[in-house]
Amino acid sequence: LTPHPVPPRDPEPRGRAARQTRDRIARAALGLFTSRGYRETTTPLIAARAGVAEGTIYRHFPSKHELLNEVFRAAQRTVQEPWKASDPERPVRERLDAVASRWGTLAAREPDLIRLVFGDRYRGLLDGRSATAARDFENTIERAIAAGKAVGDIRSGPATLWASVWLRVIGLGLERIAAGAWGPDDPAFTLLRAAAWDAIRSVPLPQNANGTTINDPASDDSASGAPT
Amino acid sequence: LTPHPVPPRDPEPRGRAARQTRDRIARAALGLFTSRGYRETTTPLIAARAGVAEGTIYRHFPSKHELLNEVFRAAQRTVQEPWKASDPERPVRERLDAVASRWGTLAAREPDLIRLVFGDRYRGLLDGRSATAARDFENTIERAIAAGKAVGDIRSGPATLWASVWLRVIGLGLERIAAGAWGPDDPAFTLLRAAAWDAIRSVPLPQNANGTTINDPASDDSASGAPT
Amino acid sequence: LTPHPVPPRDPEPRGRAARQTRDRIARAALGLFTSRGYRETTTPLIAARAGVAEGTIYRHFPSKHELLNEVFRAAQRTVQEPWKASDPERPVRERLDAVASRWGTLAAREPDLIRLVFGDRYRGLLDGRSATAARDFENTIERAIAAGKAVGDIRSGPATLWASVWLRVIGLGLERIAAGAWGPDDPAFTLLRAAAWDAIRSVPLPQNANGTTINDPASDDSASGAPT
Amino acid sequence: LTPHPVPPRDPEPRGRAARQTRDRIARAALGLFTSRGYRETTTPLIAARAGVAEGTIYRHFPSKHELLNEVFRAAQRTVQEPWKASDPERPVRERLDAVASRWGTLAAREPDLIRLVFGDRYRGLLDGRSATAARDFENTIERAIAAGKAVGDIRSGPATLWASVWLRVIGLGLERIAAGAWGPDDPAFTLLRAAAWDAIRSVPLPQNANGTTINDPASDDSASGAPT
DNA sequence: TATGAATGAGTTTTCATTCAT
DNA sequence: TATGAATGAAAACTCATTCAT
Repeated sequence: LTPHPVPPRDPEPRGRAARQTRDRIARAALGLFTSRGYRETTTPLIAARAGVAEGTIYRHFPSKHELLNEVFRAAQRTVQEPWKASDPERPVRERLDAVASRWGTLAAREPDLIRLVFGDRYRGLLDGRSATAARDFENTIERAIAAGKAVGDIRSGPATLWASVWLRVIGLGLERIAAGAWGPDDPAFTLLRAAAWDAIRSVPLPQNANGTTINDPASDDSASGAPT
Repeated sequence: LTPHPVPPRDPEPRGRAARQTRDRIARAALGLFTSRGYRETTTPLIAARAGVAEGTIYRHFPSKHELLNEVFRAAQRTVQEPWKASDPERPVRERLDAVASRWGTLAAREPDLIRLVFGDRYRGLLDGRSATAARDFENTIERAIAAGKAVGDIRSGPATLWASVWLRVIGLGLERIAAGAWGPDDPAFTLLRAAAWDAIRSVPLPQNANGTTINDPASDDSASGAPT
Repeated sequence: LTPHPVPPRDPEPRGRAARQTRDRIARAALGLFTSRGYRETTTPLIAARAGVAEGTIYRHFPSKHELLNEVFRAAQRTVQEPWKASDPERPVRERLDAVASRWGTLAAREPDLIRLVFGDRYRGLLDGRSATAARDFENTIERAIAAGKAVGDIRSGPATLWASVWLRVIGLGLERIAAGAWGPDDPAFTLLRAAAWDAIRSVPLPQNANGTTINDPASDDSASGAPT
Repeated sequence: LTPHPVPPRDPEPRGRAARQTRDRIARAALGLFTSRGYRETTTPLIAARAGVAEGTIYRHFPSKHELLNEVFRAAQRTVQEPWKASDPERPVRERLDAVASRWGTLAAREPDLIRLVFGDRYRGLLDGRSATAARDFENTIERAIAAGKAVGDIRSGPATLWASVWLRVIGLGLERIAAGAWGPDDPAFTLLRAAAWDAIRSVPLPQNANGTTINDPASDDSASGAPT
């Protein structure tokens, strides 16, 4: 009946100029969402900051909600990279610490991106795809922690819980860096990473008379931040 | 600036019935804010849940925004009580753990209240007074932690940071309890409290040959959650 | 969980003043829909004509679309009245003519109402309830025509078709009256009613020499409108 | 008024390829207007269905509104052809019936075209030229009917009215054919044409005792549809 | 001649707040 | 003191039209 197959309703712009515009909108939205919040960020505001007309937003994103989600997923992908780049052969502690360190650098360079991914307040606004992406990533970390637990590096208790704890504590530092309160190499961040690890690592049990500990052979004390 | 105090435009209701109405509105708002979020909670919704007319809200609160803040400060006060009730003479660790435990009970009884105080998402909506109240409370805990640090119980590094870390980790557990995922006495919550403490406590340094540790005389291993 | 059962989201206004406002909006909408069409009638236009603020429309009707449908159903009910009031014992022809005559009067008094019900252009905009209401009414007339056919008053062929034909022809006259081109008792309307009947009545077959007709014993010639 | 003709701002494309493009756009628009309605048909939709870019529409038509009108007038011309081709010497009844029959065929082949011309809903959107074209055509038919009336074939009353009546009734059948509910040679359409004629033809008056009728010598009984 | 990205005025709808009763 | 109808500014989104390429 339709001689030409009906193309997707709103074929997204393809050219280079178009992609630039799209990017400008995405960046503007990212900045506003993380500073004001989703609801408080209006489309006129995004358009103004991106330097485009309000209608232009809708040539590139089907809705404000989808805009948030696309921005989120892009940020999420960036955040995952350091983890993917880390060596799965190394002990958990080292992997976690290496990743956290790289995130610190990222937080200094792209604070909004970090805020979006580590901020809890957007959780309720994510669509299925985004939520799955977020959860998948947390699962990846969780699995590494579970493996660490299997070799006695991680405290007893659910690995899921320790993944959340570690992420929360690290997130705290990332926020400070993102806020400009800390530099990416701030000693406080190093301390914090140690604290995050101590929160989840297998605890040194009461010493036996002979000065050895049980069940925590890998007790990596050198990790524990510089004393005083 | 105004020599004569500005006469209140619309004196708030005083009678007992009035106070009940006010309370109903506050409770309705609390429940809705924490389940749907501030912006998603409309005044018609609050009025409906409180069983009053929309206009009535404005006889008790000057604005929706102020309503949020009053509800927040009330919740904040409730959350502070366990801390005030705790014995300042006891070591930090015990105080913190006792308070966290009481919060757990509170989270089971008044989940919304806990969500409001420990949820990050409301931060951007608080007015000066509320923000100050929140900060004051965090400072109180911070001072206790600083004191603990002075006696060697707490890890080196800024006490402010450790206060935040501890609150964040505990907050994670409170959210689970508030969500009904854990009971107030759930063993996982006990584990979590231990982890929160381990994140901020003075770390057990490498043992000497004779099995003693340096700089952490109070190392109370009993805190370290149940081993597998 | 909810102490007070959540009432319907937007309890429609109840008081007398409220009903008047609602009526003003409905009348304004009716007039605009029938003169400009649905899409061309904007909510600011309706509000202006009704003398209310735009937001007020939405306290009385959930949406513009629902407004159209409520207005339609009300009009539809009014149009049905003459039919219900007509005597089912009388022959079809008389019933139809009586109803058409009453509609003529109605068209002079409430032209917009007639336009809405008899205008085809709204069909695509009606929701299920309205469409059903419209169809039910047409069915009622159709059944009467089918009965007329059973006694030989109506032309052979599907009764549905003749109902549509009759309504269309009568609708033509109603539109002229609604437009003010004819008065309700205009002789042209009488002619038209006769024509509408002749379109559907059982036709007088070719007379034999002896003045009888074939196959159409019930040929009621007296029905055939005023000559000349 | 303008001594020198206003130079066309943007001369319409002339080449053969251009004409093809123009045609594709017109056909796409016709199909969409009649299925979705004018307002519901967006220019992106038309462009997509025509397989051209949005901007291209404006190289061939000055505006969407003008596009509708040009499409309408073209359709109107096509609809007029059968009438022009009919023999003005034949009696009205035969001409009308022949034309209606040809329209039936057209409705089966080009349903959208028929819908556009016979559908009432576009009336309000036509510009002066289109309205005049439509009226001119109706006048043509009206004149033929007036002539028929002069020779006693048509019922007393304004010829204008009978032209409208006849067109409306025939239109009903054309819509059914266009909708695919009837084939172009459906017996129901034959019945309907007879009904349309009976609505406007000079009525057989009550017979005298001797079996003759008054004032309707040309009573064309053969028109009266097939009995049951 | 055709493209398609950009525009901005206009659309429907929401909702915190006011105020006469 | 409580009500609830009315308000109007602002929100998200649409789409006919323009114009540089």
